[in-house]
Amino acid sequence: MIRQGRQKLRGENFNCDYTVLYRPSVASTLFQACEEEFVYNTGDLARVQIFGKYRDIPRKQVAFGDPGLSYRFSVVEIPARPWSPLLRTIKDRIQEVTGQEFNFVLINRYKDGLDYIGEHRDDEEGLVQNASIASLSLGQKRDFIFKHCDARGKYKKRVVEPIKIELEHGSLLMMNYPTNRFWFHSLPVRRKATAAGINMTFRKMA
DNA sequence: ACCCATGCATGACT
DNA sequence: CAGTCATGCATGGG
Repeated sequence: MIRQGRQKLRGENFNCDYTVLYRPSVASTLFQACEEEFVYNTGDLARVQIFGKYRDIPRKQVAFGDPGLSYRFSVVEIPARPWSPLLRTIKDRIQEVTGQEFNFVLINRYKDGLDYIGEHRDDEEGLVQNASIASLSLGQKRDFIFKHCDARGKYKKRVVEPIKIELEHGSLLMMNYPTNRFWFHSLPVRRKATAAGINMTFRKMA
């Protein structure tokens, strides 16, 4: 498990950079502002269709971005809301630090350790293929797990060790090309995590 | 991008 | 200490 403050993480088709972007006092201020500002999607926008059934996702979600952008998964189209001053501030900081531009952010809120996201790749259409995804975490720290696509499922092609990272309050994880093509990631249930956490993934859409 | 049943792993207890 | 049991968590199939 990666727990240190600053890491270049490299592996087979794996390239991520982890750093603490905001010190705890600043991160807490941002977290509080997010809690006051964000209104999360409900109803059809908070459901997915899997094996023919509609389910509520086990977390809250909302997206912001440049005008006209939207984000589709399952059968649901999530429209981007316009950038707020708070989000522009955060986006500007991340762009400054990384030297990359983003035009969309998907925000997930996990109310406690029972909220989660299952294994997936960020491989929707519309994402610029080789652009990095910037993942900012605020609030409750959570484990984040990468699994190689060849090492999943009942009939694994081969053994590849998973890569586990603890996403701290105020941390930034850069997921660089081609990580997302070869590795699935998830934020698994952690019963001992009792507080809420927010994760923002800044992306570049075509 | 989920849920559920199942089974393995871990740890408390005695 | 080792066996039993309860719980947590990963896994695979729908």
